[in-house]
Amino acid sequence: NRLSSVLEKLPSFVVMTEELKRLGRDPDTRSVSLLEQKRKVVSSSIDVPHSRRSEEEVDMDKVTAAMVLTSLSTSPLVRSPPVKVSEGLCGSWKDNGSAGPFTPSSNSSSGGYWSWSAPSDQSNPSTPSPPLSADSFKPFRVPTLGPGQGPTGLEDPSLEEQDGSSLLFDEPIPRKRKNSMKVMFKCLWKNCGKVLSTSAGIQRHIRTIHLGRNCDSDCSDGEEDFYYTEIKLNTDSVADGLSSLSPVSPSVLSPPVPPSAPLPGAGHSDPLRHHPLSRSAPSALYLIHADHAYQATAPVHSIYSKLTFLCFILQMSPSKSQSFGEQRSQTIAVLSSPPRATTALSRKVRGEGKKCRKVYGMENRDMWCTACRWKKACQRFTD
DNA sequence: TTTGCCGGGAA
DNA sequence: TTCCCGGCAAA
Repeated sequence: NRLSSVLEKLPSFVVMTEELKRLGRDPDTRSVSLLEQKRKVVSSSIDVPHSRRSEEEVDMDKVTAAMVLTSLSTSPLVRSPPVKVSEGLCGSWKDNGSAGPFTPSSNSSSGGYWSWSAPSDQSNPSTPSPPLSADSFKPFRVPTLGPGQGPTGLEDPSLEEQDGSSLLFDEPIPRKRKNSMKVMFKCLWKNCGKVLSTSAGIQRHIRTIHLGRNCDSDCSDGEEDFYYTEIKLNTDSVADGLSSLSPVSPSVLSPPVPPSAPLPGAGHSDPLRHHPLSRSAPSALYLIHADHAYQATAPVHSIYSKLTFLCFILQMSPSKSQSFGEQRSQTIAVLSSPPRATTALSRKVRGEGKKCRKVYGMENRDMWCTACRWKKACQRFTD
């Protein structure tokens, strides 16, 4: 029986647990249940099968044992019978194994980010710094954080599937996000600002210090939730990045402000009087730029796609017939002296507005006006 | 390098 | 007349 053979190997995991603790890779000495510690060890052993002598079969058995152990635990997310779960997971891990743990591009490297022996390893070039290993994702295990987050480790594929947001990204991004995100919890009580690394801790802090309750968390009515906030450091999430636009301080990040533009938030009386777009749009873009600069490790293509979309909205919404460039040029023409006909005798001055080619792109050439298709003066977007 | 489009030519 | 494109100039 496979299950029984797997269960026989469980003692070795306990030994590994102790070994791991001796190595001091997990500085967290809080009261973590033995079950959870086992899960950490499980994920660690999964992550670095290649760092040890690569006897694939033995590792597979370990992995299987790990999965069985996980599925036998009280995880509410696992609804299937344990044996079936172990088989399915084993299959996926076998696939990873056949792909070769030495291949850096292997999609099995998700575990590598939790590897406790990663720094001395020869392999993964994208392996993160070790201090984030076990402690960094601990807040995600706190049940109060989210309805879909169970106590099971993040490497559990069933959990990955429940996280709908992760499906929006390419495969490597969630891995990076898991690794590079550090979540802290800040007390919002007036004149407090205490920062703790766990939501339970901050809740206890609020409950005891500010709310004056001495009872345990089980008698809490959840009021503490209103008095603390989550602080994500070095997050990779695009949604987080966009949602955190407002807290970014432009003065701190010193965005590239053009000389004619007012400083964002400088309190100019009526900056939108003459040309709203030329004022409002850049300041919005500064925020985006600053935020992007702040998140130096963010998935650039994702942010840029959002940025592009945002820019498109900003430029197009006020006027369907005039582009931002046209409005700006007209404003400049009004405010400054009329241009002399220096180029009037030569070629017709090229219009600043976007034409069909620019608007629709080469791939949508059939949407161009006839003149543009014939490389003549555009008839749709006339200047 | 990209874009707008004039000038010219083919069908 | 319709359609296409070489090539120039501006951005």
